[in-house]
Amino acid sequence: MKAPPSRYVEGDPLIFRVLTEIGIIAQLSRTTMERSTPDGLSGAGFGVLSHLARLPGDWSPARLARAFQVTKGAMTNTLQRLEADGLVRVAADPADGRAKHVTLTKKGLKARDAVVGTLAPSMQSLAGALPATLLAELLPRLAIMRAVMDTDRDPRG
Amino acid sequence: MKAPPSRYVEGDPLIFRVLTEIGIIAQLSRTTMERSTPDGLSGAGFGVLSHLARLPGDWSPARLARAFQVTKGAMTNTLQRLEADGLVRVAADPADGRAKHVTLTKKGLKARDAVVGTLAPSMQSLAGALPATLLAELLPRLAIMRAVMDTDRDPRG
DNA sequence: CCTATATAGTTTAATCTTGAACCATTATGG
DNA sequence: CCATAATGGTTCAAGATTAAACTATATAGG
Repeated sequence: MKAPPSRYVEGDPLIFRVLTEIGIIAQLSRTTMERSTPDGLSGAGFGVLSHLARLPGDWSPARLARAFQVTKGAMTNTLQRLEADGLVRVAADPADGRAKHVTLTKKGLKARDAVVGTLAPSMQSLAGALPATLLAELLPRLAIMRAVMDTDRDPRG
Repeated sequence: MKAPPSRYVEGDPLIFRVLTEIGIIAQLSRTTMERSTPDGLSGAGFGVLSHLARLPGDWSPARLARAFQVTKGAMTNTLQRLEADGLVRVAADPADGRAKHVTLTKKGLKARDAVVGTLAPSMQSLAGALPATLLAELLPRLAIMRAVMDTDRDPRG
C-alpha cells in the first residue's frame, strides 16, 4: 500500500483525461486560428465558411447551428455578419416557408482560402514537429469518437 | 484522372482535419459539461477547480491563465467568482510582491467532485459506446500533440 | 378540418472572453 | 546603483454566446 502521487491524476477515468487534452488542444488551435483572421472574420465566421467549402449540400441556419453545436441565436448573428460582408448568401427556402438556404459566395470562398493559406506555415511547422504517423493515427479515431458523441446528443436551443 | 468528390475534403492537410475533429469534440463535451453545473459554477470555474485538484503545486493566477490559454483578465474574473463562492482561497505570495497563490478549499474540492459525479453516467455511457481500446490509443497521442503545441506558443494577454 | 405540437428563425438581457491600458513589483545589465 | 525591460494583476469597453421569449410556418392526430 503506497500513497498515489496525487489525488486524481491516476484515478480519473480515461475519458476525462482524453477530453481534457482535447479541450486544451482545441483552445490552443482556436487562438492560433483567430490570430490569422484579423480582417474582421471571427473564428465562428471562418468555421462556417470552411464548413460550407468542405461539405457540399443544403445548409440552413438551423442545420449549421446543430453542426457546430451552437444556439440558433448565435448562428443568426454569425450569418448576419457574414452576409453583411458578402461572404455568404442567405435566401428563402421555396419549399419551406420557415427555412432559409445558406450558400458560399466567391468572395467567401476566397476569404476562406486566404485564411487557410495564412495558417499553412504554422500548421506545417506543427505537423513537422509531430511524430510522422501521429496525425494519421489520430484522425480515424477522433472521427469515431465525434460520430458517437454527435449521435446521442441533445438538440439545442 | 477522376474528379475528387468535393473541393476540400480530400485536399486539406491532415492537420486541419484533425484540428477540426478536435474542435467539434471539445465543443460537444463542453456543452455536456456545462449542463451538469447549473449551480452557478461556470465551465471555466470547473476547469480551474479540476486543475487544482489534479495537479498539485503552486498556482498563481498568471500560471493558471497560461495553463488554460486564457487572458489574465479572464482568469482574474473566474477566480474572483470562485473566491466569492468560497471554492478557492487567494493569498498574497510572501516571496513575490506581485504574485498571488491560489489554493482549493474543502468546499471547492467537494463542488468539483460533485460535478464529476454528476457527469459520470454520461461519460460512462460515452466510453461504453466507443471501441474498447480507443481511449487508451488516443490519450498518449493527444498528450504528445498538446505538449508540442504548448511549447512553441506565444504568451498571451 | 382543426387543434396541438414541433420546427425555423429572430430578438433580448445577462454572462464571458478578449485586447488594451494601466499600476506595482521584480529582473537585467550598463 | 539606476534605468529599462519584463512580469503579475486589475479594470474597462467591445464582441460573442447563451437561455429564454416570441413570431411564423409546418406536421400530426382526432
